[in-house]
Amino acid sequence: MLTKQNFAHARCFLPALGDILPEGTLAFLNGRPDLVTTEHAYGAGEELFGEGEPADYAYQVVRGAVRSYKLLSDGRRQIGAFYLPGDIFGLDLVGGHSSTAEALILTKVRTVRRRSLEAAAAADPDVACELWRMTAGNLRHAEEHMLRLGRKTALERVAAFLLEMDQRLSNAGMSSLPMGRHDIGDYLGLTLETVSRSLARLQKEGIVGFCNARQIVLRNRSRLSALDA
Amino acid sequence: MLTKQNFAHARCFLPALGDILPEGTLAFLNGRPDLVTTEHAYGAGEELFGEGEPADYAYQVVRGAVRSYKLLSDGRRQIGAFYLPGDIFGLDLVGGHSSTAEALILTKVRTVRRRSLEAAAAADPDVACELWRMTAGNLRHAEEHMLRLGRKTALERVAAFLLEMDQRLSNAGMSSLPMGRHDIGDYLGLTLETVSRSLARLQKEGIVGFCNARQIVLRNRSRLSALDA
DNA sequence: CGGGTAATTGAGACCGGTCAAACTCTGTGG
DNA sequence: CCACAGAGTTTGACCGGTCTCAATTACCCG
Repeated sequence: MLTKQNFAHARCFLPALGDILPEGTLAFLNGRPDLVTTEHAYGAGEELFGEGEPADYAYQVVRGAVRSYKLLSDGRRQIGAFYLPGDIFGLDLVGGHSSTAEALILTKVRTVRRRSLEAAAAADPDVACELWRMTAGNLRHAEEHMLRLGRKTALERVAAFLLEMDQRLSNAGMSSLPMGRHDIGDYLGLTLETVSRSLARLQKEGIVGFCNARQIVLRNRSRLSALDA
Repeated sequence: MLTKQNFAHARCFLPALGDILPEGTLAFLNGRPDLVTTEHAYGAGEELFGEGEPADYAYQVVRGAVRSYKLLSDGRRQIGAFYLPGDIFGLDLVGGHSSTAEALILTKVRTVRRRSLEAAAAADPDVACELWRMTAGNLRHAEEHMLRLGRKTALERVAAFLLEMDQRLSNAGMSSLPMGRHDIGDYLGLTLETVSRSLARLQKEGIVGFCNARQIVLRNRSRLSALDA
């Protein structure tokens, strides 16, 4: 999967980023020379781990992007989260991974053995607290997302998505969306057609503009926020 | 709010339970004499804490039940979780509570100061790990619920709800639902009418039976599981 | 220029929402 | 003991937002 094609595809979404992330986003793992981390690269669509597999590693995105999802038997898919550079995931404590994780584009991650994380946490309460904090942050995101999925209209969900990505992509130094309409739909609990129609409506009203399908410019963040219920 | 009426209402849903919980469900807090816990009672509908308030305490349900929810400005509500006897919640590490918590019926909870929990976690890695595990468990539940909200039909959501409650209520020694149709709807991202219609359909097909609105008997768990996608 | 994938757009169907009315249950008070 | 009140639940009719299916267009890379 790590083909030349994938690489070229990914490169255009990571312009001039190189391996340097914004200050501090890697601080948690950087500051601990006792934790052995290894880097690993995945091509677009490649699986990092599958639902149900034992959770032997924790992951941090260095560059690229990852989707985390659950499947129903008939193929319906719910993406629970997208992970961008700096994000840590895979900390499933009990009974293996609860979701599958796949690279959206060419993605580099750091991995740490769970056992060594647990050892570090046992030795240093600050590390334990930090790990807890990461999981609590993921839980907070999930609660916010449940509100979107359960109670917001299609337009409100798309508006919320654009605002979330605007924030997070700029933090990660990325300039365009790493995911397509199908992924956005599966994240928002919508079909890709509904996502496309919602975006078209936002464009018609002058709230957003398109360079191309993956480069969306927010022309009026306040009107977008107002739509987000 | 702790009126005679409320008490009578609640009592009939907690038959002969007294203050005794199934073995082990309170072990986490019981085993630590250094952690000072205080008990507190709330009447039906009473608020334990509100979204945005500082999270100074962690809570554990002793008896009764709690709903945790977020609101949109126009009143739309999404219940993220129900907490039953034994469940621990309110562990919002950063920036105050992310949801509001209210008692569904007459409810008794134990509270622990967050500061003393953190102190205990710093002193004992096992405590820290256990706290992390609780949050990870809540995250796992949230991920499962996102799948329901985003990708399941009304009937599938109701089936999943019944199976979840069947399991958890019997663990908690409770014999009937502590919440009404409106709460179920706001948990499942449906209207109360749709919940009622789905239940009626399950009854017509002989999968469930009613003693009354809050006492639902699962006559065929395997067919119910099959409906849960 | 051509091939394939992704995205857009359209028409129609359907699930769940909305609004409204009837019914049930429970506790209250005559 | 029964009538009453009020909240909660059920049921019905209709509406509308989102999905489905299908055709067209745009875009990226050969």
